[in-house]
Amino acid sequence: MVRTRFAPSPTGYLHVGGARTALFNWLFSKRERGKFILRIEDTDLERSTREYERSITESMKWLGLTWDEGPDVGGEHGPYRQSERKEKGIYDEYAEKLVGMRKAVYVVYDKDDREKELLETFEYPESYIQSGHDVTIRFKMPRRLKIEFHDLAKGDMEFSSDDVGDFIIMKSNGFPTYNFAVVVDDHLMEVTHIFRGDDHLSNTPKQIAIYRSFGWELPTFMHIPLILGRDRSPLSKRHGATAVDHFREEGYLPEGLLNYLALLGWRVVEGKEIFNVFENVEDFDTSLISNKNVIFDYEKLEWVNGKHLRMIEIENLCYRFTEYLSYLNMNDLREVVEKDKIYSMEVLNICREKVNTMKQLVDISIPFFVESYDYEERYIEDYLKKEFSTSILKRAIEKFSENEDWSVEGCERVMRNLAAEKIASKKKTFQLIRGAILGKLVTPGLFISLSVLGKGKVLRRLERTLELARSVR
RNA sequence: GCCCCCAUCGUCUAGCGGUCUAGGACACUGGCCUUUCAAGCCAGAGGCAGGGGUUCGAAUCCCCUUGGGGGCGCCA
Repeated sequence: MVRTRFAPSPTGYLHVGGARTALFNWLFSKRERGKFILRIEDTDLERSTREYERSITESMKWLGLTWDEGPDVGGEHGPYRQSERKEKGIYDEYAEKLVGMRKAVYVVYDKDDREKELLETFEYPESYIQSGHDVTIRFKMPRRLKIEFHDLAKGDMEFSSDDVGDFIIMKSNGFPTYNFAVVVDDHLMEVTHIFRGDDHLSNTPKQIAIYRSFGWELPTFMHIPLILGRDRSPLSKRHGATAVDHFREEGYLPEGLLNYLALLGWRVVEGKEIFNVFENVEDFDTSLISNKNVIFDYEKLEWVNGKHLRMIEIENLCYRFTEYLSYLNMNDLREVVEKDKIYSMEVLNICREKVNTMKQLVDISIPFFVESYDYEERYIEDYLKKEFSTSILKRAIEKFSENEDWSVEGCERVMRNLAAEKIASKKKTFQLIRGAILGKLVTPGLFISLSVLGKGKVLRRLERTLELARSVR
């Protein structure tokens, strides 16, 4: 059975690189009907926090990358936090085994100069520990050894053990180091496939050496390219936001982000760029992933997201919209949206044609939901303050009061009649009305907006705007 | 410094020795639609890092150079 894992260290938020790594592991386990494990690598006491761990798991759940085994859901191979595994003495046990096999040694350090090594010994340095000396365990890399392994992306790899050298596996504080803990855990958790960032490629020989020392079977490795910023340096805050949480806040859809992340460094099958990773699990193929570092393109991400925004079922979009509003704590607006679902769906449906993210969707749709919408400064200056504003608004109120046909065509007829009166140019007339009913100069189509708002709202808004026009002129 | 990975438009990618005057997508430019535009449609500009080989023939294979990235922690 295939078992993959994502093993973040809770020293920061889940960033897009991590999300992509998680996605590949997740996708592979799903396609192979295997299991996906979440393991928290919190062996760095200084930097790991529960808060970050919570944030990472929250982001993963939001993305929909759920796990079969992990710290919260448990599983047969727990615990799933390395700090807890350390408490159980798992790493001590295996490190001591290595010492027993003479493949690792205790290193005792000078009490006063903690950098200075006093001695190496295969015997447990009881007395030194009693007297307060720092002790670590160091893996002794065999000399002149070829370390070979196959990488799904890079092919056959060969390193010389002499280029790798010895390395510490147990710190003086009793915690394992990364290169040791991953091996022990991946083996104990029966992980079969490891998809991880390219940056771990050079670490792999160390890990292979440990696997070999224990006589453990090697998992399959695939080192995937890193995500870089515009200037080809590793993607960081400097290039813009990288946290998954940020994209959530900005109104990206999980399927949009995931689609883009999959697309990044991916061979597109038959030109199909827009797809839902959840619905195309079977298409996941490791040979589709290119092994070249890629640059994160915020603009393409937005484009991809826009496609999804316009693609999903309107009912689903409406639901997601309310979820987003509560995420932003815009609960008043959420209530309004939920009160009349039919109306809300109509509004969102015409608004989504114009935008790419949920955030933009909120901005453009707000005036449809609240009566106290604001007027754009430019609208007031260029239209309301002009001499034609009051007379056109007055005529519009008269015409719309008499209007019985509030279909899109009906509203168009009224507008065209109004423009035909030539109080101002067609464009000015239309824009004046647009701003009057929505406060903005960029909105969905005018006729359909009028139709969706309906008689009551339109008249109320025209009256309100007329009053404002009188006061500003 | 040592070890490793990578190299097609600005970006992501197709290409796996001839079908390449190198195809697609985002972005860009122009046009169309039009009541607005951040949506849609159409068109255009833009690339095989450089140098050696191999071959009848190279974007495709080999070598070197250059460039970019990674690792060499009691970080992960």
